[in-house]
Amino acid sequence: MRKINPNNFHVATRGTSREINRQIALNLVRTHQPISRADLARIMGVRRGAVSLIVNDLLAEGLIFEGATGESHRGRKPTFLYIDSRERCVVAVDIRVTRTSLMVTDLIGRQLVATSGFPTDRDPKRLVAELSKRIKKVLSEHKEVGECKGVGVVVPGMVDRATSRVIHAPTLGWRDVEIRESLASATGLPVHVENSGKACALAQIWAARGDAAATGDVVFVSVSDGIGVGIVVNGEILRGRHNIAGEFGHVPLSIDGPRCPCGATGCWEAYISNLATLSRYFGRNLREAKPAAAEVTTFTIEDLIVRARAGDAKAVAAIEATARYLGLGLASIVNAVDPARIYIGGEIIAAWDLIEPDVRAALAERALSPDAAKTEIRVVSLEDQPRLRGAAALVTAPAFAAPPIA
Amino acid sequence: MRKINPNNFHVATRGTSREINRQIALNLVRTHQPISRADLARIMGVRRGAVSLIVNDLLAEGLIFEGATGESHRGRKPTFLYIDSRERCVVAVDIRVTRTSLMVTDLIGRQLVATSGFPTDRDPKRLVAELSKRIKKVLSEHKEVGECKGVGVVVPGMVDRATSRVIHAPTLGWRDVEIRESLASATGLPVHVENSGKACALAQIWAARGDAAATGDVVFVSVSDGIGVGIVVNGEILRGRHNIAGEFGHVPLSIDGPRCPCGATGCWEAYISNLATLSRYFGRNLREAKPAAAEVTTFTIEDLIVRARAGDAKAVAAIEATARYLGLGLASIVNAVDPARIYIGGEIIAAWDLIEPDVRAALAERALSPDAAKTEIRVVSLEDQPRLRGAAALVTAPAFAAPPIA
DNA sequence: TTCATTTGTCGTAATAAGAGACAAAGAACG
DNA sequence: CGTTCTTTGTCTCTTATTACGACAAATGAA
Repeated sequence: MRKINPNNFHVATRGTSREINRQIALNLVRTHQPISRADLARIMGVRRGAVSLIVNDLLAEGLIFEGATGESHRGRKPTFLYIDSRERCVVAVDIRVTRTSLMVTDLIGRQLVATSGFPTDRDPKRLVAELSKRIKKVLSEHKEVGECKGVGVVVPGMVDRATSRVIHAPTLGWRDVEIRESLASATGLPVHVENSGKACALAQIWAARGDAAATGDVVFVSVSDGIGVGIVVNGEILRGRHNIAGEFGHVPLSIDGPRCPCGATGCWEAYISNLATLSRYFGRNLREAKPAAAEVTTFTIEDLIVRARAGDAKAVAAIEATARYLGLGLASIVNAVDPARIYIGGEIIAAWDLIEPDVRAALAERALSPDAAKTEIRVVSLEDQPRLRGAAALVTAPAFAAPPIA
Repeated sequence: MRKINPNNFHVATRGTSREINRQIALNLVRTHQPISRADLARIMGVRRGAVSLIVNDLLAEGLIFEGATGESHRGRKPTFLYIDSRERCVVAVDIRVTRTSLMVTDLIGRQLVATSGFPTDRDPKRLVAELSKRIKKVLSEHKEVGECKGVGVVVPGMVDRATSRVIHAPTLGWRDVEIRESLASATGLPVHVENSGKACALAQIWAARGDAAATGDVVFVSVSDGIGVGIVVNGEILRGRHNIAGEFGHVPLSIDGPRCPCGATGCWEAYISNLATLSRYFGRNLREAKPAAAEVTTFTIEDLIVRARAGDAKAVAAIEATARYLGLGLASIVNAVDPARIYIGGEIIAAWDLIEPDVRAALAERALSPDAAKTEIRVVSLEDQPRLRGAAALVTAPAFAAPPIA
């Protein structure tokens, strides 16, 4: 039951119904391809004639194409329709603290070229220069991917919706940094910039096929250097007034808790970020500028998990503590948003088999109802590259979005 | 940019555009009445002819009516249109721990009969019996209000969306209580039941006229016996999977903090509920079953505020502490949801002039960006009866809601 | 070969928006 | 007092799109 905003509404014009049905058909081709006109008509519950008109439009625009004729046990064989991803591609970019990754996908997010990467230069100008060089290189070396329709860039920080400037990316040390314009002019391509948590959530809802829960209210929690959270409400990313909604990483577990890079104390992030877990293992605060043993500076979460699996009691304890805090924070998300499903990504989930019971127990401890405590949790492994898939979705998703109505 | 759910979409039919424009016109009549057909056409950006067709439909259905002809400086005088609230009304019911209130409004939420109330009987059966008696009485004693179109009931607890059963209302001690069916059959009227926080939020977005920010992303925080929070995203109440979204009252400030009635520890509610503030003043936990002085049991927040204004240092300290915790919790809401505006209601806001600086300072302390720290906060006084207006909106709002599209 | 079935297209009807003409009502003005 | 101009609300015609049914083409089964 949505209220119509009397100050900003969209009157239906002659073409509105068509536009709605066009987008529905396009989405169904995307999720059901290969699919025939007749099947589309059946799924949509409209006449084949109506579908034919829409399909002809989509064909004329080059959004879909007719492929092979399908098999049928009797009667005329159907001609299959597909999203037209031939000769066109998208470049996805993931900027992280230490490394920037790059992937080329087709228009429905399927990877076309092996992921590559390079060390992140924290100077924005140099980073953009390096990035545009790499983008041009990969596109010229792989002519077969066709025309690039745009670049999606994911950053670990807040992004202004109107200008796409990076307002604040703590781990990179960026404040009010401009990258969209410069990357766009350097590459000559349209560029979209988005926060990594939101992009990960985007990747999940656009990846979902035939999964009803995956399109409704969903939350993605990325546990890494920082905590990125993307919230989806009614199939739409929750942005809020300043496009910074979803920062559950800085909702406190204890306001008297450990200091967080954001400046506050006791943020969830300060308990479960990779650095926090490692600090727990080494028994001191790794953020403080004390001289640390070489082991400490190069030691990663993956190493910690290896030790835990090998029976290192201190490693197990550190991971279990993180598991508990992870669950307690998830309880806040469950109580506040009550999503149908929570996705969790990040290095720590390589140890999901070890931590799941503790996470669920902690979640149940604070969840307000038994049903809420049973909220589905799905692990997204690093190999699924949710950030890069989200970056690609920044470019590909708008063509499939619902038109703004009423 | 909303994703179309491929498993649950709404194909546009011949009548869809009409339905959309009909709802827009109806909403504009509601927010702009009195208004002429010509003005409607101007606001909607369509021809007067199209508006006339829609208006004729709405007239035929009795949703609007033609009133007096208006004045114009030159040219033909317009005939004004109004929402037709003649001879029809809505009963709004607010069930709280100690008292149940009852109000009669017209179809756009304007109060028709003085609010009445009675002590809440915590036995659901007896409460429903008393309530239906009162509803029948007020409707028969005020024949002028016309036909009752429905009853909206607001409860301080979680409500199941499908069955309208009250899953859990801690302060009332209710678990899985049925009241909609029994009240509906006792009164012969349609009954809607909703959580009080959500209803308060609903009241704000439906009360708003000509205020763009009030229809977007908005949060209502009600500070009372418990903390009720209602979140509005895109003009729609955020419900989540189990209709329990918005329970920020049980997001922790400190997981090691005071025990909360919900069973967990350190919930926001445990810091800023009226009982928490009073406990702070009396220097002990009022929830514990220790024998308390008569003064303690009858002492209210209003009394505390009086003492604070009179210069009682302990009272000032108790209120200021609550102010700080209130602001810290608001920061969680701001970081998680980033609303355009936060409404605050409850007894404590009678001292808003005393606490606002502390609230804002605490909010700024944890807000992630300067803009977020400046999030607009509006106080809603008890006299505005947000709960009851929300209860009325439960019945009146559906007629004005946007049709489900795509 | 015949028949049933399925696909995709075509033609007609129904519905609603887009555009503009027009009558009615009334103020301004000579 | 009559003329002119403006504004409102209705009406007609056109165009676009869905709704419905018929039909040809394709194809396997009897």
